[in-house]
Amino acid sequence: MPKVTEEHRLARRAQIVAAGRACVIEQGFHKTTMADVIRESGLSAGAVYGYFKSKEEIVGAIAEDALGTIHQLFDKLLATEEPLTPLAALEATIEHVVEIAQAPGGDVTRVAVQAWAEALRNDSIRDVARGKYCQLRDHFVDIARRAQADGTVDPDVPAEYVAQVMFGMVPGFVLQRLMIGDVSPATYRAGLRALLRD
Amino acid sequence: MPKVTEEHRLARRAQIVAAGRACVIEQGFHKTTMADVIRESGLSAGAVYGYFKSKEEIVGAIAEDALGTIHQLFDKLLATEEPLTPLAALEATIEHVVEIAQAPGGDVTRVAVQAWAEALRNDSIRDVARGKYCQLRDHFVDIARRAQADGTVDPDVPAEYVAQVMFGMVPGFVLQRLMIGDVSPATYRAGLRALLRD
Amino acid sequence: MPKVTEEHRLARRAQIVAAGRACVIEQGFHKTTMADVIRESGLSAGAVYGYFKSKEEIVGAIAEDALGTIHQLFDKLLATEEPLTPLAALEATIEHVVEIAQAPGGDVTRVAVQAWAEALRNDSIRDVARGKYCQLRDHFVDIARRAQADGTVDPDVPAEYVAQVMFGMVPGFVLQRLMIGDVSPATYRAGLRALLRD
Amino acid sequence: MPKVTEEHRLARRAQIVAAGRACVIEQGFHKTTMADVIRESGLSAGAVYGYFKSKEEIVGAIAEDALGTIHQLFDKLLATEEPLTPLAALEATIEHVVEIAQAPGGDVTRVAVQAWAEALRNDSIRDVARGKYCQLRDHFVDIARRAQADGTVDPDVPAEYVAQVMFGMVPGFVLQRLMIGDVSPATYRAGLRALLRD
DNA sequence: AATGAATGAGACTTCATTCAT
DNA sequence: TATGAATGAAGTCTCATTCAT
Repeated sequence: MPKVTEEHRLARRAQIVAAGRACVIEQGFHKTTMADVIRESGLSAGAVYGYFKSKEEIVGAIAEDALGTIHQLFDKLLATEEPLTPLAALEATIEHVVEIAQAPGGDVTRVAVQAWAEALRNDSIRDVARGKYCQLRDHFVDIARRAQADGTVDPDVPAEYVAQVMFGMVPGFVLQRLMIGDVSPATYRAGLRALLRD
Repeated sequence: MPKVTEEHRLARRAQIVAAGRACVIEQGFHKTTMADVIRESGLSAGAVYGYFKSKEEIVGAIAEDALGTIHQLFDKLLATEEPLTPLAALEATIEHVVEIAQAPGGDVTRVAVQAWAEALRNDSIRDVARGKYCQLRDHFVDIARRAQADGTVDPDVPAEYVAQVMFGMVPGFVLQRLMIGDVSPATYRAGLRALLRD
Repeated sequence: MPKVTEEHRLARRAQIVAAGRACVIEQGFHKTTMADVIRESGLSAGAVYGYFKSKEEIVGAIAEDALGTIHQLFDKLLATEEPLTPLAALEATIEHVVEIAQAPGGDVTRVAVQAWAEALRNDSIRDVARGKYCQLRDHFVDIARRAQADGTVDPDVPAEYVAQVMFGMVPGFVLQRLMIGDVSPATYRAGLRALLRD
Repeated sequence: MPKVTEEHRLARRAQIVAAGRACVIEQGFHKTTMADVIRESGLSAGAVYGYFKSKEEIVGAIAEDALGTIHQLFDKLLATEEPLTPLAALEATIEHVVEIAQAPGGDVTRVAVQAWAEALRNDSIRDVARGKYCQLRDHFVDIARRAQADGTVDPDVPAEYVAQVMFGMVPGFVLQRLMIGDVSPATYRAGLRALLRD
């Protein structure tokens, strides 16, 4: 019964990643010990090492899992009937960030910030982050193009550059939310509407 | 070597911080060992511990030093004759980020990203980051107010919210520059000009 | 090696304490390093720290173990058919001291002397010593009371004071035995018989 | 002027020993660092090392100084017109112990207890302690002899053995006073009078 | 003679990983 | 397959002592 076993295997891995995520949210990647993950997961050391080869692999899985929550956003961006303006897309993105931050299982945006730091010295995490974030930027490129077609945005500027700036607004929201705590989708929406063309 | 001046003391601390910064840029805060810092600083273990009482204190000093490079930006923001528009202020900020990133001593923006992660589990670093970043945001508040007075920005939106969004664009630039590498002041300027009112 | 019994756990702790005792007998508490204890115990550093969470805890266990050898004396004091006189009790005590001092595992009286010094700056060791020694003194109180009933000892003197003096003879024997080396149960018995009433 | 210089030298040494004693009373020999002694003495590191070759030498001087306070007792033991009985000699000794313990400069009996422990692994301290203590015992031998001459004490017992027991009562008083705290010259006198012949 | 910053060996402890059961 | 005790390299920090000034 390979299917059941494979499912079981994935369930166990998810269990370990969830345990690790809880630890990382509290203590970051480096202060989280394997003993922490093992305790939190309810498994034994040997069992955990049966599913992951090393701490680095678990760290990678936690980071990938956290960065992967972006995917859920793509559907929303595409689900609207009328094409999204850059402003609307950013509002949706900010709202999505807060939603996943408040989802059960802990605030994954904290894991994302840890992953940013880790990406600077861990190629595999950097590649994952790069991949996920470029996908999001690509969606913003599409939106920028449509805005250029509509005349809202200067068509002479490469849409990629517009997408860079759009994407570039999200980490700043995450950071202010976690470190300062005085931003919300509402304040950001107001600020965006004041600053951005439409 | 008795009777060492306060100046000498500060120079030694700076020497240690610079050594630590070099290590953190390569390996992050946690993979940087005291042995690394000691070796890089050219001092002995005892000497280093004569200037800082723990690794945590050194980490704090490195983070504070890196986050403190923002201060140099304030002069630039205030040095212009005619009031800065939000767009011009952001362009100046992005340019400043790249300048300090390329300054000798290593790319401090890498340290800043480490500090973001650390701020989530280290109150003293979070307080420093919060303080520095709120100062920058306050400058942006002034700029937003002037733009509202000029009629460029909707005067009914709290200037603080506008400043949040302005400030919020900077981390995203830093992150894309370090993790993806395809952004520059030029691309960002183009994107900003396409997106922002003026 | 999972599923280790509580018995095994206690045996390991005893093994570590025995190793530590051997070191302390040679070098005292402070000159004994964890590396010494680890080497002597035949375990690894990690294993030792699995059973004790710090050197201080091991020191405490060694001290408590050494001071606990008094307990064996109580049975002897109570095992005699006819009530013990103060003189006989002291003779038995002195003899017991020499017996345990010569027991395999090393001279615990050396550990006791270390514990006296440590008790002056370590509350937990002081409490242990106080507890054990007060128990012995309480036995001496009983013996003093019987002697008062017999008419050997002035019944108007609080038995506690008599017990203080009785107990107070033991450390001096231990000290002379270790530091000067010219005392023995025989010389002490002769001295006691010459000085004490009976 | 060698005399003044020598006096100065001795004064400085005494100053360092007094500083060290204060530290040892609080923390014991091993937890007392040279930095502690240096700070407490008000001198510089170099100066302290100008008067003592090593920490071990300072420790030795502190121990010798503390054990030397016994000497003051000898005069008292010899100053009485009528020969002292063993009982009276012990009472005087106990009283002396409390007096020196309460003298300004800190409780030297605490230093003595530290010295006992140190004597077990430091030959030079053991020799000092042995010397001082044997001197006291010798005085007790004289007293025992006189008591034997008076008929108070069995003349067939070697006076040395009687002195061992007499001397042996003192450490126990010191220890109970420091560790338990419920003994005093008064309680001990009562206990001694109840137990000892006269 | 005095100063006190500097030295660096060595102390205590942690923790990712393994492997006998 | 699962367990968790054991491993030991490596990390942080201390402190007796020296020596340039």
